[in-house]
Amino acid sequence: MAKINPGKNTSSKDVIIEKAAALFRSKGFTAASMREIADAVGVEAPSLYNHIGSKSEILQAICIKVADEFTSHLSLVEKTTGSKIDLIENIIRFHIRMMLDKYDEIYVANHEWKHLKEPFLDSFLNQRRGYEKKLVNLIEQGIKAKEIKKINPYVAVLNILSAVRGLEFWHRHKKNVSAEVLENDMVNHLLKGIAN
Amino acid sequence: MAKINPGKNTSSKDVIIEKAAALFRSKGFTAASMREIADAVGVEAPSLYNHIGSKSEILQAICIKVADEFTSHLSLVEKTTGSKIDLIENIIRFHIRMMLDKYDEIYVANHEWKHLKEPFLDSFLNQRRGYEKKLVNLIEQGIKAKEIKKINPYVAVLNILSAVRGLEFWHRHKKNVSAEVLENDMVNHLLKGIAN
DNA sequence: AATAAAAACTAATAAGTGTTAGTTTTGTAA
DNA sequence: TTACAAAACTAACACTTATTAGTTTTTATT
Repeated sequence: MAKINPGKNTSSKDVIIEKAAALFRSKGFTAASMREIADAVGVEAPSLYNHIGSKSEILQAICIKVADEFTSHLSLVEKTTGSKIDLIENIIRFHIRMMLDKYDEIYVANHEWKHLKEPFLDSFLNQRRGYEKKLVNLIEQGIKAKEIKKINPYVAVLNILSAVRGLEFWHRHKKNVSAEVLENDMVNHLLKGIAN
Repeated sequence: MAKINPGKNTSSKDVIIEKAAALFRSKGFTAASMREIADAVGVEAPSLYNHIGSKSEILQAICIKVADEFTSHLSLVEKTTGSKIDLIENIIRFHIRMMLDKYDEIYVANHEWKHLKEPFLDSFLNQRRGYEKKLVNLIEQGIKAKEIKKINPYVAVLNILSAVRGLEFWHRHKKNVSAEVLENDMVNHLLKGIAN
C-alpha cells in the first residue's frame, strides 16, 4: 500500500499522532485501537510501529506537547508588565483560543492523561500543578494590589480553568454563538460576574 | 464464596453499581474490567451476571440516575417563586453539593457517557440538552427582569456548568479549601465576578 | 431435615488487544 | 538499472476481554 503521505513540514509520526488524537478524543484512549488508528492513517496496524514505539508513546506525545504550550505561554506572560487582571485576561483568552484551535489534542490531554505511564504521568501532573500554582500566585498579587476582590485564589483559578475547559461543549453548539461573542462574554463573566 | 452482602436498603445490584462507579471513575469505563469490578465486590466475574445484564447496563444505571436527579431538582426549582438570580444560585449550590456527595457517579456521568449504547446514549444527551435549555431560559428571564447583565445566556450557562463540573479537581486539593468557603466563593465569583 | 430458589462457582468461548518477526514492496540516489 | 534503506505487508504471538453454560454451594422456608 501507499506510504503515509506527510505534508511538507510534517513527518509520518505527526500524521499518526494527529489521527490518533481525533480517535482518542472521540472514543477514549483505551477504546481506540491501534487497528482503528491505522485505518484512519490508511495503513495496517503493524506499519505504525515503523514510526512510533508504542500506543502509549502517542498519548505521551500529545500530552507533553499540550502541557508545554501552556507552560511556555505562561512564562511569556509572566515577563509582561501590566496590571495583574490584564495578565489574567490574557491567559484566559489564550486558553479559549487554544481550545478552539487544537480541540482534539487539548481534549485528550485534559481527559486521557490518566492513561499515561510513569514517569510521564508524574511529570505531567507536576507540570500542571506548577501551572495552577502560578495562576494562584497571580490572583493573590491581584488581590494585594486591590485589583481583584477578596476571594479564595484557589477557587478563582478553579473556576477560570474549569470554564475554559468547558469550551469542549461549545464545539457541539458552535452555530449558536460566534467565537468573538464567546470569548468576550466569557472573559466578562469570569472577571465581572453576571449579577447587576 | 460468601454472597454479596447488601446493606439494609440496598440490593446486590446497588453494591455492584457503587463499586463499578468508583472503578469507572478512576480507570475509565473501557479500562475497568468486569474482573476488577468483581474483585471489588468480592466475587468472581461471572457471578455479577446474576444481578446485572451486562457491563453496559451498569453504566446506563449510573448515567440515568444522575441525569434524573438533576432533572427533577430543576423541575422543583422551577416551581419556586423568587428572583431569577436566586433560582440560579440555588441551582449552582445544588450542583456543588451533588458533586461533593456523589463524586464517583457524577464524574462517570460527565465523562463516560459516550460509551452508552443506543437508545440510552440518545436519551441521555437529549435530557442534558433539555436541562441546558431550561437554564438558558432562566438566564434570559433574568436578563429581561434586569437582574442579570446583558450576556449571551448560552455562554453564561456554559461557564456555570463548567465551573461546577470542575469541582472534580477540588477532590484532589480538598485540604486547602473548606466546603463552605468553596461553595460561597464559587457562587460569588460566578455571580459577581472577581474584578473590583 | 427436606426443598427450592438464589447466587455463587469453574470452565470455556469467541472476539479483540498491542505488539513482534519475517518478508515484500516502494521510492530514491548512484 | 542497480542497490539500499524506509516503510509497507502478512502471519502470528500471548493476553485480555465480556459473556455463556453447566454445576455446586448457600440461604431461607416449610
